[in-house]
Amino acid sequence: MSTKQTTPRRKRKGETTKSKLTAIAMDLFQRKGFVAVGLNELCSAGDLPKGSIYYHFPKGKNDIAIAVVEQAKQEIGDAIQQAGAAADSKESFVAAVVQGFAHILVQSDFEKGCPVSTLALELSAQDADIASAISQCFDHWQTLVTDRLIRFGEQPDTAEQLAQISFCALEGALILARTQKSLHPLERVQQHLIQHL
Amino acid sequence: MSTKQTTPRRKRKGETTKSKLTAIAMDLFQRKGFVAVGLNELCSAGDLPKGSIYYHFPKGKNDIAIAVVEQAKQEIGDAIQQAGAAADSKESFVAAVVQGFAHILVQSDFEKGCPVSTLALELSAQDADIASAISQCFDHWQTLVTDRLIRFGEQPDTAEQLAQISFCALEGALILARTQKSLHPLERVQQHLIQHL
DNA sequence: CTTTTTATGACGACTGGTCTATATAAAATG
DNA sequence: CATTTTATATAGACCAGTCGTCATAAAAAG
Repeated sequence: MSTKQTTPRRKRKGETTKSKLTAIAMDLFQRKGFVAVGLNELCSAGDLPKGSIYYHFPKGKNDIAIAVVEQAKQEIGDAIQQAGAAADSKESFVAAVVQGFAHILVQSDFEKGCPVSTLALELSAQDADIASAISQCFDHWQTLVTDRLIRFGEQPDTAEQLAQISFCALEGALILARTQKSLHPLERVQQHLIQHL
Repeated sequence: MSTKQTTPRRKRKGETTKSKLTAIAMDLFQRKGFVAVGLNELCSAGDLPKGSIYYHFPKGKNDIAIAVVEQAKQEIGDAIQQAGAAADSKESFVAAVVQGFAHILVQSDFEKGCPVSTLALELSAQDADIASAISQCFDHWQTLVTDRLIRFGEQPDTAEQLAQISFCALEGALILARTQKSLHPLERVQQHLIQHL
């Protein structure tokens, strides 16, 4: 009894505030890092009361990081798949993915890069749950790229290798691009990858 | 008279405590990030009193970051040159550099990676002085690699491109390696670089 | 109206970086 | 050797800000 058949929609508002919170957290973590962003700042940035954080994330700040990682896994995963579906060759596929990140850089005046790498460096060694979430996120992205490369005719094992190299080069380029506020590293990586695909 | 000819050695002890502080800071920043390491932790890790920090670094915590970056620029720069001098080919040169970082990873149980990348992500957008120091550091390393590649017979412009790609791939591989606690990404990058040198 | 779910903001215990005032050691001077 | 002047080092107070908790308010349900 007391089946909740009529209340599958009760979480509507809760979900939106929760996802609003993770969206804001993702933005701020990207710009300033995880530790540097306080809960106060997070709340005031979204006009949310401070107490509500601990309603949506009972386990505290680290839970927010995990939510951000999973959100980023989803969003960027979707972007990769979209780029793959729209591309007509390995080369244009890789170019589209790289350009996606270039867009993030320019749009944020080089304050934002990969939404996960900062969390990775700050928290990988501190919190095993977060480390696991990040690892799965990176794996997911690489798998998506690998699969798409295979569909473009690449050998499975070389496709996996290429995906790994592309990931590493892109992450590194994002760091470099942010410090020198220039798209040059991204362009160079894109060129190299296309050349050696 | 009263010439200070006899006092060029007065700074001896001061220099050692200062460099001790930067060494400890580099270690802790690598593992936990810049913001996560408090000055208290920094002092107690080196058995130094808290107050002494502001004698050696009057401008505060950010000054420590700059000192760390410059120290890393020097140390890793030296390591690159040493690897270049000992190598007998482009391939063995690159392999030696990559293996140097692999050593850092293993030695620290995958808690430490590049001493500068964390600072780059946390502080590039916050402090222009630090951003400049980091940019110069990265440039320095890449220039050293470029020059060595040229000395191994590479064309100047392709040498520069290769150095940039190598840097990006290595930085990315270090992030990935830390999250999955595995040398695999480094090995893959090393293999790829040697293959496409 | 009563009960349960959802949401909130004031509060506390604590740590953060910074600074000023003081102590110690070294050099210079007489 | 004694004294003054400088360089080096230390201790602790300070306030702003941290995260997390909890007693309560609003909304929904019964």
